[in-house]
Amino acid sequence: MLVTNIMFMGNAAATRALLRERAMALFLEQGFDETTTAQIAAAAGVSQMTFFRYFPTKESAALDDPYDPLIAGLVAAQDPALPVRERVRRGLLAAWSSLPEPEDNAVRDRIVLVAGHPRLRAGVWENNHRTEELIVEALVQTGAPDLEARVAAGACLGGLTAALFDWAAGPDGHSLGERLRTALALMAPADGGGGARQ
Amino acid sequence: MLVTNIMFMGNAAATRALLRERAMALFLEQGFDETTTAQIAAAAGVSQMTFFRYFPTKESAALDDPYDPLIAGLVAAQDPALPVRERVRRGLLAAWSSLPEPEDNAVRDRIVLVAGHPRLRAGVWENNHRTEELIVEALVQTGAPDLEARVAAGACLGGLTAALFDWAAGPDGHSLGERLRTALALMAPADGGGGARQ
DNA sequence: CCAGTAATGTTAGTGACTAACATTATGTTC
DNA sequence: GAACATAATGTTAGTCACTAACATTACTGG
Repeated sequence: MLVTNIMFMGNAAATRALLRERAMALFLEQGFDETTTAQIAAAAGVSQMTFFRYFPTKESAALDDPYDPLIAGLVAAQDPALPVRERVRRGLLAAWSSLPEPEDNAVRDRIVLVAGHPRLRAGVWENNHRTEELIVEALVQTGAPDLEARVAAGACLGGLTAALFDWAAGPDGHSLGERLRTALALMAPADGGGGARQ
Repeated sequence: MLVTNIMFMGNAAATRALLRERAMALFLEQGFDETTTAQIAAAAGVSQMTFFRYFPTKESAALDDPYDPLIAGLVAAQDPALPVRERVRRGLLAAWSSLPEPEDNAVRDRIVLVAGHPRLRAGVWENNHRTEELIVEALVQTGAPDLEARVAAGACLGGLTAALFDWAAGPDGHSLGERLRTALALMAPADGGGGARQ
């Protein structure tokens, strides 16, 4: 073995994690466009080909959102008597609440990076599209009309993503969790938009 | 001149239009990924370099949404006394209503193509992002809170885009205009989601 | 120790996109 | 109508993301 890894774990998961870590470090240090996949591979001590075995695209090394099934499940768990959009809203709220609030800088750095680059933003939106599909599926199974479910999911995810990117653009003292909860509150059905909620 | 164009217009706008037309034809005929920029250029009788002079990316030849200023203007024109989200909703409704209903197949073909390809969808979302910026700008200038404006814009555009892609996925006898109006109606503040509006 | 499989490497290629520079068309001015 | 500026296009060479086919090394169980 040419390179004995510092943290000795020869399995694939470790290589993947190492690649992601080095990729993020390089992205943050010198920018996404200025970082080549060859550099990332070299920084991880593997060949370029190995990078593409673990990540289908360069962007995917900066993106991961494995929350889709969780969200869909929590949307499905909402009271079917509620209006469709409200079910989506509460499902997203529950999904966020069920996760630990990540206060470390790594999460923030990643969101700032992603929010600031078109191709990375596109990745988030594509992810949202998958989430939307799952939410719609969950809602339609409980009898919701297809279009209504889709519009509700699209609107809630759109509002939430806007708040996420806004948070990345400039800190205003609020945590990410507070920001997203506020955004979801703004989308409550009774809330005509008066913005009374604070 | 080596090639005398069939439709004799030597200016740049004509070349651009011709490139876009040939690109769309090829995309629809053999798929977006299967079409190379060299093919498009050849089909238009120009060099590959000329293609990139008029379109920064291959995707951009399939996308054009010049409605941003119109939308922002119509959002700004709404009654400032209305809730923020309602102003966005009505602005979008007005923007759509002010356009002629395009019933020709070319529009539908283009939307179906775009809705069916991740990279093209990403282009639409990126476009939405620009639109969102303009809407937020318009709203903030009338005193709306930044986050509320952003969430309202993101939510309305998200719901509208979901309806657009849904329309492309399968026709249900309704026109695009009807579909989008229905989607916007579903996002009305008073509408809890009962879907009573038809 | 040997076989099978997991993980990685190498090489060669395609295709989007860029940069630098050369060339042709067009319209204007004298 | 010849000189000239400018708009439009072409050529060449290159970078980089990503793929396919195939070879090679490490690890694991019998």
